[in-house]
Amino acid sequence: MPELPEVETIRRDLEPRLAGRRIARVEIALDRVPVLEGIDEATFREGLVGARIEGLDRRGKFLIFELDTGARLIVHLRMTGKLLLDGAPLVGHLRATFTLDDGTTLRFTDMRKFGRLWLVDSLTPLFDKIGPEPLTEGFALEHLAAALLNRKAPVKSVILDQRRIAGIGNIYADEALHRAGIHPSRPADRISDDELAALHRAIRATLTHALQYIVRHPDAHGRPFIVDAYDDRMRLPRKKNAKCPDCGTLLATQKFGGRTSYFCPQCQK
DNA sequence: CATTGTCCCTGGAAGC
DNA sequence: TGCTTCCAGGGACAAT
Repeated sequence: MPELPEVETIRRDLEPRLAGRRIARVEIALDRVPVLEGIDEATFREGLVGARIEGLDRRGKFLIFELDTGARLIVHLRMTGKLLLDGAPLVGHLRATFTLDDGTTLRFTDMRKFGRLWLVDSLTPLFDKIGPEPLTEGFALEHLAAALLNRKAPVKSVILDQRRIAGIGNIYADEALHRAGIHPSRPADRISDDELAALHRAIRATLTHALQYIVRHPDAHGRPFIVDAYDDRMRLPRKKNAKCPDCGTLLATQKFGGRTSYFCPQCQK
């Protein structure tokens, strides 16, 4: 579920609650499906207990906990993973619980169990193949051009590819292509200079707009604990008989690599 | 290397 | 109503 804007929102919400705290206790729920990637439970726990969280970062859809030991706890929520603070209602299957030195609990839950946790000394193996961050100042038109260069695949598939651009998922890919007026099936190497500029603007505008309108559900203390997409602010309602907000044409759907695209056959060429 | 298909999981919605 | 099938906002991996 979560794409760049959701993960970034979670990062911003959690950082002030977690930074400066030490990890006192780590529990991994017993389950047939492993939640830890590339590390056994004992080593994971030993590496975390006693470590102080210095801050939270994000790379693409990965959330990064910076620790004073130099190691980093990495979280990927994949489709249904959630990070719940304290008394937030438990949603989905409990996968891991982190207790901090001030009593704060952070629970990682995940209905579909696709989400994973890492504890790493180096970010390189996880991140060296991930493309540029589309919301940084440095993400210029030329970076998008390079990502699309010589690619015959549908532009939708290319902007979803984390090795080309970081953080864009199925929803925001559709939203950005609609905003840019580009059909998702268009081969990436057949996009004009003007369209390229429009897509560059559209990607940044889409993600920025999402950051502004993401829904936070308050917990019992009025603090945010869950982040959802901003359904009512979407350009493309992802349901049957939905219409284009610009021209009223019935939206069309098409699958790319097993993922459904919604688009306007009138506005997107 | 680029591209496409399959699979991992679960539960809610839609179809019959 | 009850049972079945489909589908979901991610990504690793295998096959071509």
